[in-house]
Amino acid sequence: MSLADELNPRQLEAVTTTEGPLLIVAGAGSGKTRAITYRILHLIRDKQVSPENILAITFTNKAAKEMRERVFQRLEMNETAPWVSTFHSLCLKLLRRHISELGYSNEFVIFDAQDQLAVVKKCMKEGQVNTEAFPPKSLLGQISSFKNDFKMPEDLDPETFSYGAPLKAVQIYPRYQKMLKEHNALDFDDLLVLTVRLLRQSDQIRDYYNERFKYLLVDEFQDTNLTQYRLIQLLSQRHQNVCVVGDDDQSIYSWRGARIENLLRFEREFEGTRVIKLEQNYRSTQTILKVAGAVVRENENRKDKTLWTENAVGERVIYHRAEDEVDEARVAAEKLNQWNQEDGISFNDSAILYRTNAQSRAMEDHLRHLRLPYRVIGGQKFYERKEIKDILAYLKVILNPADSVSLKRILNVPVRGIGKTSVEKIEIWCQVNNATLAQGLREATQGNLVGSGPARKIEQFLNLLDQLSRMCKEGSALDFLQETMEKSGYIAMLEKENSIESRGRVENLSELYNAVEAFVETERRGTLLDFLDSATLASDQDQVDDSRGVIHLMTLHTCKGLEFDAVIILGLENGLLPHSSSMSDNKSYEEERRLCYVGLTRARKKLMITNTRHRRMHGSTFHYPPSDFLLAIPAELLEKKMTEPQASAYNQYGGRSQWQDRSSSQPAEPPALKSSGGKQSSGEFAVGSRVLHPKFGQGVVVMKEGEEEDLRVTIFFKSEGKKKLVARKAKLIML
DNA sequence: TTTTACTTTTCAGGT
DNA sequence: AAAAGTAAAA
Repeated sequence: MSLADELNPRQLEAVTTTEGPLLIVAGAGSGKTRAITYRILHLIRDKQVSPENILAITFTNKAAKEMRERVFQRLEMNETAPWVSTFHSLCLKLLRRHISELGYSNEFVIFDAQDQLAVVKKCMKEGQVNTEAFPPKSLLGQISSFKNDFKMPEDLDPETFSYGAPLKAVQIYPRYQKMLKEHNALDFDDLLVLTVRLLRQSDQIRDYYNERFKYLLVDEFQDTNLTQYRLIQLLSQRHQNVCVVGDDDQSIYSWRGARIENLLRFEREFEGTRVIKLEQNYRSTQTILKVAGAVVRENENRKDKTLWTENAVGERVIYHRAEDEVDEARVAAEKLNQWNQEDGISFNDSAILYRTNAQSRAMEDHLRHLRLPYRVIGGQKFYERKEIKDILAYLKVILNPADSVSLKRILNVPVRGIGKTSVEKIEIWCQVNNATLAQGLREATQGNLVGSGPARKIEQFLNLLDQLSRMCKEGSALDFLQETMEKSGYIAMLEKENSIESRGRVENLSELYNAVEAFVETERRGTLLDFLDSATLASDQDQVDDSRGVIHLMTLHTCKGLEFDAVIILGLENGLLPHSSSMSDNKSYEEERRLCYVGLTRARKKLMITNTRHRRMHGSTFHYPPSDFLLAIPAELLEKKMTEPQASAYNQYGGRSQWQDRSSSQPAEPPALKSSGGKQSSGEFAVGSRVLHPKFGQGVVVMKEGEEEDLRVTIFFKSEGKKKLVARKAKLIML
């Protein structure tokens, strides 16, 4: 077999251009993974590069695992597979080895979003920042974006920030960072930031890894942030053998700091970069490709490129306008069932995609009702569930006593008589004496920091921790986990409660036990700390792996990099896709379009898109109009269907007229409302429309809820940000 | 002082 | 609809 037989000329070029910086612009379904795999194999087999000298960075653990397996399959028996990893797990590996250089201890823990929020709140309290005026979440977001841009606390001058949340964030940031370090904890962003700092600081370590990873490969490059870019620069400093793969049309993570500009920047800053474009699509039908292309072409800021395919024309894309979310779910499930029975599309090759996690609910209800097999990917994460976090907090505290956040979490869970007042007293003592919470607890058992009652309870609790700590050192990870769940009284607490919910929690805990068991089996030298690491870095997509024969339900973000025979995208409505919060800003509006594009291009053969006339969300009814993205799709590519409005028979023609109206660029009103006789509640203050407020000035309606008298609109004002107003009361003028 | 019951808030996307 | 926060009861 020769490479030329298996690859097209462009792909071949991408595979054989091994030396120097290379940028591969790879459109959706253009055989990117294939090219990368062959590139690695080519390096090993034809260029005699040792697998150890190759590092490939992918976006998710799942992608990394697949890549590793694909390469491994084709290697000789005695060869080891190269390092394939995500940014975060790569950094974690390096830091576990070298972090002492930065003054952390090697047993550091990783704080997830919840833990981070607890730290921010504490910082705000200490720094006397009003949590009412400045939501901790938004400050945390600010801090995160500083880190994504590789801005250290000392790089930021509060003088240059004049007002509001950014200023407060600058003020809190140093305190936040200090507190994390005191807890011997890193947040997600720190994994990247500290690795860059490590490589900058130590010539020796940097040289070592430059020598070690002579060939670098980075996938999904359009979704890297500045810190990740710096990391790549540092790792490739010496040899410059970097191959990055990306597609500007699929950039969907700018909200967490990703920069499309890294693509342009790479070309500029890495000298002599070669650019190769992969534009032939091997995945989808011509029709699907045309529809997707039509949607994304509307974006103003994009490099022009056109995907083409030799695949069949295929069927038209079905667009179904449903009554509500229940009806939408019915339509989607029926279609998948039909495709399954008439066209032999397996459920496992079918996916239902949506913009927000909340949308899965109606879909799940209906699939369960029909007894169709399904699996929700992502959403509420397993390791973020209360009971799991609680037990893991016990483990974390034993491994890293400096972790006061986890300690505080379990202090009185299950309830053991150590209440709010006692904790507050101890925390004040800790702050004064600059001690950890664990030290504070020891103090409380000695002195008269708290009453004698709580002091005794605290002593018992500390004894429990000591006992568990001993077990951790002596016994196996599995026994230790088991003991923790029992000795802490956690299981007993749940069993005593004996509700449907608590029984579910017990089940989840036994699932945790299974997970640790499986981990210990597969990872030969896996410690409990390694397990915690993999648990915190697990990505949503990892769940796709072990599901067989089920319909996949997930968000449009999660579906990136996957493909299915049949795809249904729900909720193409202004307010949902594009999402309401993106409507006032052109950049994020374009990102919504790309998000839609990513979803559309997941489909190989069958594609359906749907929306509803109204849907219930967060406890109220929304009347979102059809998505503007639909307007870009040429009518002849669509097979239009709709659920007849059930109000009464004579309505159906009112409904049908929307197709004749479509050319008039304004999306049609939901027909059901036209015949209701009442006032058209969605006519005014339509999502996306501009209004004028006497005080706040011009704004854009981003969301509306309630009806008639109660109609409340959320409006985005340039000066004030988002405001929620009662439409009747606020003196709003439509523009 | 701690626990339970009630009220209020939030509601995009994820490593 | 669900989690987080607050006031009243034990």
